[in-house]
Parts: sequence; structure tokens; C-alpha cells
Amino acid sequence: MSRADPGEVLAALGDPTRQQIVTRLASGQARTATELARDLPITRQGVAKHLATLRDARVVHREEVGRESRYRLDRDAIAAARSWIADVEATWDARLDRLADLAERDD
Amino acid sequence: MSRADPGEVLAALGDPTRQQIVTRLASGQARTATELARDLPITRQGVAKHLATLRDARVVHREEVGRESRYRLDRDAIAAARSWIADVEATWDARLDRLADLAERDD
DNA sequence: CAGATGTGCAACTCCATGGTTGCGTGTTGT
DNA sequence: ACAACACGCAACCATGGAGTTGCACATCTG
Repeated sequence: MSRADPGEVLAALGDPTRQQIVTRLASGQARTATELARDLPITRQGVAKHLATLRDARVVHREEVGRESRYRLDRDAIAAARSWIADVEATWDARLDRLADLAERDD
Repeated sequence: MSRADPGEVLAALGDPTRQQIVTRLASGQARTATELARDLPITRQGVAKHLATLRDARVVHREEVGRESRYRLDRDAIAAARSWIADVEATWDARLDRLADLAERDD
């Protein structure tokens, strides 16, 4: 089972509708596509497609219960994306530190 | 000067090519579109368009020097995106904590 | 000044994808 | 058993955006 690819997760989180879905899933219970569609201006199938791409990116996983399937956040994938961004920041900071060193050494 | 919108930043970071550009910009100096295009399988104009959307999302800002314009990372916007993700995680964690409370109270 | 280099802008493809409708199937509950 | 509900899948449409080429303009250099 391959781990979540940060880049893919970022791409999944890039869409505004999917951002809303993720927000909904974070603040409440695991929800079904039909429930989510009630809050959104798109159809159930539209939501379902978004959930599919979120599932491909491992941001979400499906739990089938009887005739309905509920979707739950997968914390690890989201953490991977945050980690990627944090790495960019860290690298950037390191570069600034080097510049600071040069400035000091310049005195 | 309106601040960076996390959603817009996420969208900007969603594209794989732009992810590479951001990585390049994080690990080195401010670069020009022509320089970046050398590392990438697309033309300079392609890179320029990506830099434009990164600039719209405040992920990057332009520094015009003579006839060339160099692009530099804007740390704040990236931090905003990371913060958004962190919020999702925090909300999710808080929900899990509430569940734990209920479980305890259930004993 | 003339050529080389760097850039931005505009027009043009083309494909990925967000969104829809329609349908068939499985589950629930009365 | 049967109606209502929930879902997945497939076909379809339209728009956006990634990428290209072409060109005009600005800047540097010999």
C-alpha cells in the first residue's frame, strides 16, 4: 500500500469545492455524499467525483455501512501535505540563515 | 494590500510544475523564468504563466532588475496555506478528543 | 549603432476535469 | 413484497488552463 504523495494531496486540496468538503469532514462526523451535497451547490454525483479524487489522494477513505458509504478524513495524507509545505519553508529559512551568516561575517 | 487567500495558495501549489518551481525557488536564489525553464520540460513562456499564477496567489513576487525580472518566494503566503491545513488537522483532533471524552464518560 | 539577449503579451491548441443527466443495482423498512 | 432510498457507473458537455508559437519591445554589450 503506497503512501500518500504530498504533491497529489496538494492537487486534491487545490479545488475550492474539495476544500469545503474537507472542512465539513474535519468539523463533523464521517459524512455521505448525499449529506455533503445538501450543503453544496452541486449534485450528489458531483460530490461523489470529488470524493473519488480525494480518495485517490488518500485524503479520505470510504466506510461502507449497509446501503450507504460514509467518508472519513485520513489524517496522515493531510499531514504529508502540511509537511511538504513546512519543508519548503524550512529550506527557505535555512537559506536566509546562510545569508545572515554571510552578513555577520562581513562585519 | 489584501493578504493571501489560503485556498488560492493551495490551488496554486496544486500543480506539479508549480511545485517544482517552488522547490527550486526555496533551495536557491531568486530565479528568472528563463533560468527555471532550463530545468523544466516546458518553454520559458510556460514557466512565465505559472509564475504569473503564483504571483496572483502571492506565493511569489517579482523583482525587476534591468532587463530581467527575478522571482522570489513569499514566505507569508506559503505559511498561510500550511496554517489552513494545520487548522483542519486541529479541528479533526479536537473532534477525536471529544469522542475520547464521551468514551471516558461512558465508563 | 547593431546584434544578442531577456521579457511580456496575444492568439491558438488541446486535453483534463468539474459538472450534469440517466440508469441499473443493492438495501431498508413497512 | 414493494416502494423508497442510497449508491456507483457511464456518457456527455463545457470551460479552464497548461502549453505552444509568434511578435514587439526593452536592455545590455561589442
